[in-house]
Amino acid sequence: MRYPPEYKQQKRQELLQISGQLAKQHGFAATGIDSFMKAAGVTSGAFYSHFSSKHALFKALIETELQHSFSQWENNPHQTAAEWIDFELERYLALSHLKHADQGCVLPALASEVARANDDIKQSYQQELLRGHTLFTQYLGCSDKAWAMLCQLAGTILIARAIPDLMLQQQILEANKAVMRQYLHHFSQ
Amino acid sequence: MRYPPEYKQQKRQELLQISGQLAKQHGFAATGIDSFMKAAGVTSGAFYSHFSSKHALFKALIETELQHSFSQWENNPHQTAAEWIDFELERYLALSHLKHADQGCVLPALASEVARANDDIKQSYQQELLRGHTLFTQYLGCSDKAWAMLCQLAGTILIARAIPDLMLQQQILEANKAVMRQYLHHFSQ
DNA sequence: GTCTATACGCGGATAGAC
DNA sequence: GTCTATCCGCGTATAGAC
Repeated sequence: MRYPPEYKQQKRQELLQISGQLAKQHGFAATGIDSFMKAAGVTSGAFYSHFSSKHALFKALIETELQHSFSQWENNPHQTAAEWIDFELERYLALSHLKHADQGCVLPALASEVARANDDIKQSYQQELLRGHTLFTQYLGCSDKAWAMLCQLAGTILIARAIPDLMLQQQILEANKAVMRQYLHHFSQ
Repeated sequence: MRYPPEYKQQKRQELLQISGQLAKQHGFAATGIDSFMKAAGVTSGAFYSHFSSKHALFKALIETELQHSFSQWENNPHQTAAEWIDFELERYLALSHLKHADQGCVLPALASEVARANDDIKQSYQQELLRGHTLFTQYLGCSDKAWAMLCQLAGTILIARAIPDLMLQQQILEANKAVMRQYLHHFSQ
């Protein structure tokens, strides 16, 4: 069987997408290459024609996942700061985000693993995160508020996702929405 | 060799403390029982006379680690809300907290693993976390603010710990301190 | 590019001696 | 209660056929 020249790049993107879902759901280190490739419909032997090691997969995965999160922020249809913020709070701090980690933001799911990775991967993480921070700063008009909102959003999902009671999960989400709305609207210029 | 009756309980506490440090530093799932016991000066065979399984260790570890975090909050010497908050912001959002995960709060390090654990462990997590929330509510005078502060504190360490650049780490910490101070002081009653 | 087969080490858990 | 020895499965990575 022959393979067209662009096939490899497409397959790589597909492997990254599926691996990202599994890693966010079950953890990257806890998931074997065999599981990643099985979910993509190939065997573990085929993995190494796309990535040099599991480490290389993690680096590429963090980059694409962060870019994907920021692209969703860029697709926020609202222009005014207040509307942009409210839309983002409702979208990010949703029960569905707690339940479907595989479809959610990479930060609450895998940032703790990035913190334990080597400098190579941390550099990629920092580079992409700074792009997200720039985007937030444009709408919030303030670098500090952008960092604070980023951290609080990720922290809320991190804390609430491990809560077993659905009502309490919702309470934590709503509490953070209320506080962030009050702060960001009150101190907006 | 004989063992006094209280020896087992003391040894269990020692195992929990050392295992907690290793788990926070390298991840719980990523660390083997052999490594946990080696750090405590015993062999892996001795593990099962203290815990029925690795799962049981995780449950006990989450409980004691959360209790330890809250005991530090209880030891905050200040009484007025403003001073209590400032003290906690400086203590929690410190560079040393980023660098020494093994000595730090369990939430930024292991909450993502709790989210992937079974309901048994999540129940323990929720129970202890609610005690911490009650404590915060006493000083902030508001349940919503307590949840928001908890989530933002943990999220800041989570995000900043994976940043390789020291200056940027400090910037993120200071940004969150400034925003939280402004909000909590302004809206305090 | 993908497959099967395999080398090699690590991890969780158990058995039996002291 | 702790030790050594061991079973068995999983994980990373490689080799060679198609």
